[in-house]
Amino acid sequence: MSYKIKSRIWIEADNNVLLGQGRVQLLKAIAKTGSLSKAAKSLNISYKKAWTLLDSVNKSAKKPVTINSIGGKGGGGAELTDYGISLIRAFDEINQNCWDFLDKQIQKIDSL
Amino acid sequence: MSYKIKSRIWIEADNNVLLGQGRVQLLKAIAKTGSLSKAAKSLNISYKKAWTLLDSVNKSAKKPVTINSIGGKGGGGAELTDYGISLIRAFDEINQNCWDFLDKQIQKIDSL
DNA sequence: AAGCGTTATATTTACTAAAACATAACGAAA
DNA sequence: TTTCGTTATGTTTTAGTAAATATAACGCTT
Repeated sequence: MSYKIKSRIWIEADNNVLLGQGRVQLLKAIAKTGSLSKAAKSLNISYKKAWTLLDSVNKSAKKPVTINSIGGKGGGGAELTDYGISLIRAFDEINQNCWDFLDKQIQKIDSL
Repeated sequence: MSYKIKSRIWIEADNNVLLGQGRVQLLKAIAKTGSLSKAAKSLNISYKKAWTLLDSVNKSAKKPVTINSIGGKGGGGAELTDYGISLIRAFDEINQNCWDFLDKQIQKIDSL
């Protein structure tokens, strides 16, 4: 069996992590469910962990990534901003490009 | 301040990690010092951790990456095989290429 | 044969990160 | 004004990982 190359990418802003695999996954779940608590449930992570992640994302980003509301109809909720939607799309694209790039590079090792 | 993109790559063989950042660093230290214990000291990690890492590397690789000897002149030691030397060179090269590639991709996010 | 600095490995201890638990605040709706 | 499902936090407990400690085996050198 031949070697496989794997990678993780993430984006930082001022030495703080802005986006990584897990954060993107969380944002997608928020977009799908309309709330942070439902997103957390769907990913089988605790609400607190999800909240900490999302808080970190919004604190690191140049512009808000989500708009969160407390109370009111349905108790509140969270939704992505246009900026947030653009960010996750760009992240996914770069990530896929990186994988494709690395798959080409791995032959340097297979041929050793 | 603009966003920065970061990455970690690693190589797997049959679902086991063969090489990553830490393992390459360890192999380089072995090459420099001629022994696993000195390599561990130079990296400020325990001998056991270093040994476990190296053992995993050699078990995952198709061919031996180091030759270890016990006893004898100097007590023994460890040195890289030609294959091991080739592996870390290829890893470094692919890693650097990946960084360069990603630095070009990041502008997709800066322009959002 | 004794000493030395290694590799090799098991066992115990400490630390850190994750999970679990608990609770307050909010605002629309009934 | 009570209820409801959220967001927002603090505190405690658990678990998993890393470190520390201990010991055996090895083979050249003296």
